[in-house]
Amino acid sequence: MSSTAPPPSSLPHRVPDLGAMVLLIAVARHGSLGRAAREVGISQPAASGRIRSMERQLGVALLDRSPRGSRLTDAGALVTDWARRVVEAAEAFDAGAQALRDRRDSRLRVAASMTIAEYLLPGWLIALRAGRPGTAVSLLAGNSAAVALRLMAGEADLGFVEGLSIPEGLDGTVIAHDRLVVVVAPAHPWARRDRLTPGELAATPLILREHGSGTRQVLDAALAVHGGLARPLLELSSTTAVKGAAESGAGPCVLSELALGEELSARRLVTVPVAGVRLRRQLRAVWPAGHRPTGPARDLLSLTAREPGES
Amino acid sequence: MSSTAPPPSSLPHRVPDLGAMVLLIAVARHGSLGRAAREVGISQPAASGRIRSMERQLGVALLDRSPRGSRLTDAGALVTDWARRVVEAAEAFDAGAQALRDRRDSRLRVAASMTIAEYLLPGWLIALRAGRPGTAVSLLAGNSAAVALRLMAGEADLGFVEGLSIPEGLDGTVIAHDRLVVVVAPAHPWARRDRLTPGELAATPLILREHGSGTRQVLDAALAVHGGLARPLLELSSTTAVKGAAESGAGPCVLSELALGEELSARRLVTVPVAGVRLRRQLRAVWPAGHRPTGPARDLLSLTAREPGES
DNA sequence: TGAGGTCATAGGCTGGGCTTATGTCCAGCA
DNA sequence: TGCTGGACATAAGCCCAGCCTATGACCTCA
Repeated sequence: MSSTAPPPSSLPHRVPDLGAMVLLIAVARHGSLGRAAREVGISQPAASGRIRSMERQLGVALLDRSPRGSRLTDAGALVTDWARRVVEAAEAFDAGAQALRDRRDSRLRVAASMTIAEYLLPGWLIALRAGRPGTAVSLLAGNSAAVALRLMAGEADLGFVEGLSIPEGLDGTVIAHDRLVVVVAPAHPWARRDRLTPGELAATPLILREHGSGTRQVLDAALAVHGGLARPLLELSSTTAVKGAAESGAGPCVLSELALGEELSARRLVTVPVAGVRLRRQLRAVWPAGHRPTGPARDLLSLTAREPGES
Repeated sequence: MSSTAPPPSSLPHRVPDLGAMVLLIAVARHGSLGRAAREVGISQPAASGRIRSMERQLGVALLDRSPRGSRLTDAGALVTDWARRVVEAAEAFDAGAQALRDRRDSRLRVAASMTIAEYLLPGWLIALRAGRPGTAVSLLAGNSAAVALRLMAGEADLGFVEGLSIPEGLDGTVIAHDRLVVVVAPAHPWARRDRLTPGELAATPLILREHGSGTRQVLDAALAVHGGLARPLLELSSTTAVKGAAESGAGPCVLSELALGEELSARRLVTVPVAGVRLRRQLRAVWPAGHRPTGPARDLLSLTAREPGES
């Protein structure tokens, strides 16, 4: 989604579907088309054909077939690993969607801020599912006030918020930190800067999320000390839109570190350090004061709890 | 792929296909089903039906339809962002696969080590495509020696290797560092350790990639000073298999930081610092001595080149 | 040489997803 | 008030991708 290009031969036509990727991964694991077919619940000829058509589509041989089984070619190994990344993203999607579906009456009802629901929660749910398979989780996403409300009303068992303080009436614990970072396209002059002064940041129009987002609040608070609020160059409604605008060189933007994995390692965006501004915010698990989480809520909490040796 | 579970109702059945995700993202961008349909090249009723069936599948309303257009619901916004992650992974897949396909005769022929080809290159190619749309890239993955060979033989224009030194006959520049980290499942005793001594690491059987992998070499070299080579508990052939084994509690493993994004933030795995061991390795771009890259090779190189303000 | 594993090929069926044509609703404008 | 245009929904029909079963070819090992 880095461009608004009208896709002549669009992505889905150039990429095998999820089923094919899952199948390929299964073949890699089992070393056999037939066994992989059984695992994913299709017949051996179907698997054979499916892999074959994937090879045609990609123009690369993926498997060395032999009468004793099938092994990945070098290219196949690479493709399989890329496929795994796609499948992992799909699993996160599934975990999140599943939590979203079970609107009420689930055993564990979680209320979380947007950023946490978006970036962290699906991973936690996958982990939770691995450890406690049966647990049904429902998810409600909203801002800190909404999360607090749900908890106080007994409509959620565990909450996650980002921000500077714990909402009234709740107890909580810090589970992680999130850093806001200033990023620009590699071609932007700031990409060469050793560091920025807070004054410069406050004086420069930035690409931002719309007013009211958590990111925006933290940024405003941090800059208040140094010459006023952040000045918007563009106000966009989704994180991805912000990234896209920054990538295409529209200007600098400020985003949560959590949102920037791929873009940074591909150097589609680069970070610009800012001297002496506190752009860290705490991510907290919260619950009604006095009611320490128990049962599945405790399980989830312990999954997320920060421990000494941190990355 | 974190488990070997036999999928009763498998992932692809629970997750919409790529086309649907792309469509949803387009709807989010345009605020209109019809316009989104046009963008992805299908008819308006097809788009309508497709989104509807996605809502049925997920059990969540994604769109607020009105006679003046469609806006995402809150749940829809979340789902769209998760979908974007899947689509981004698919784009990386596509970029990699495309490079793999154009075996010979491409304008820019890249030879890269496995780790770089797997984790970094697709992102670079997406960025390159954004900046220099027409560039056809071909990719050849292999170990350092193979990369050197290709470059010397004139069969590749630019190479990427990981390791301690530049192969004979090549010039190069460091473009990034890769840290190897020791990770364990959160339940593992080491997860509580403040830090490990190198001796402990050398004395403990680890889950490792098979002999000959770059990761393995660096680890062996680092541990050689402290009581010998790494001792394998399991030797597995893919990074993901190693992660899976570690997650399920089989033991500690050592992996490149690049391979561990999701697992760490979800705390499915946690890192264990090791005192006084040099587990950094350099990632380098290389080319035949004296032949500085030009043209598209230079473009790609400048995309990857490290600059002062690093994250 | 036969048994048991592998993968490939062939033929026939089914259904999901597409298109076109049409209906309904709403807003804005005369 | 009634017309127009844009939005989405519904209906009917078509088509092809992908599946299954059945079978064949090949290799290995006893």
